[in-house]
Amino acid sequence: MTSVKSNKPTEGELEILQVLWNNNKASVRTVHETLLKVKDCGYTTTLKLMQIMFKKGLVSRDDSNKIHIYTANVTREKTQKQFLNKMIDSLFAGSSTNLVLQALGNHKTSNEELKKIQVLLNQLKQTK
Amino acid sequence: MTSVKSNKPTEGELEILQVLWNNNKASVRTVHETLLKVKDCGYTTTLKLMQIMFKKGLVSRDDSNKIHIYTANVTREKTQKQFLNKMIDSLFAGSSTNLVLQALGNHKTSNEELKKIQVLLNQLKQTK
DNA sequence: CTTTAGCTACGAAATACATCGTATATAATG
DNA sequence: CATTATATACGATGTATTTCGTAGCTAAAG
Repeated sequence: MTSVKSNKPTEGELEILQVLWNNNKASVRTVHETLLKVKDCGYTTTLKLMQIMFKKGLVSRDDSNKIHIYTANVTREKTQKQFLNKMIDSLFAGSSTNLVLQALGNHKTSNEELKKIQVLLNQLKQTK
Repeated sequence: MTSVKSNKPTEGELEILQVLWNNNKASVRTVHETLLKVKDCGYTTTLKLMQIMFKKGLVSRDDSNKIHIYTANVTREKTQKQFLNKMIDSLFAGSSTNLVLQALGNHKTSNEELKKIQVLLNQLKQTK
């Protein structure tokens, strides 16, 4: 039996994953520079975090050159699911519909987006 | 200008809020007993957590009797919004639609629920 | 070749959080 | 009245997370 831990990434790790997902791969420098637009911390902080993520297996890296290049080991989708499920459980009484309704209600959504949702909704109705 | 901190409740706090929301108000004993179904910890742990929440202003309490009765100071809806927004930001590239699509796609949703969503969707389309 | 700039490694401190043990007060029980 | 059960208060510990400073390596610039 293989150990199934699959720990959620932390806040800080999530911010870094975000950059890696957007760029496909990135150096510490790039990640740090990007994060600076959002938060404020030293370069070595970002570095350390990414090193920890590497040790955890959350990211891979190519260290054949001086500048190490990192890539995410988890997909955005898988992580989204992970957090969504957690959230549905702990905040929406287990009902994904509640979450959807709340999310739809909160934000103003463009016509384009409403269409996308309608399409998916139709598909779901089909399969019934 | 009033200080706008509004810190997110932690995991543990969320579990407690959940019970308070469901029961409207509750003693430490009740909260603890309920939590035991889900997690495993000592009574004083729950107590301490609730005391901290009180100090933070996350909950109120009636301590006129020996058994203190707690109530949530934040609504479920407000907290849901808080977490949803955070999540949309950090995991869904700012698009609530992405979140909705992902949430709908993951779980199997009953016909009843699909209808509810359809109703809201129609309303949103109307207001365009 | 020496200096400088940029990089990684790593220990250490600061912070946040969850957990528990012990002290103390008080109501209920016998 | 003494004992027991049940409350709250609170300090202390353990662990996770974040942050930073410093050391050491190497390539580029002078």
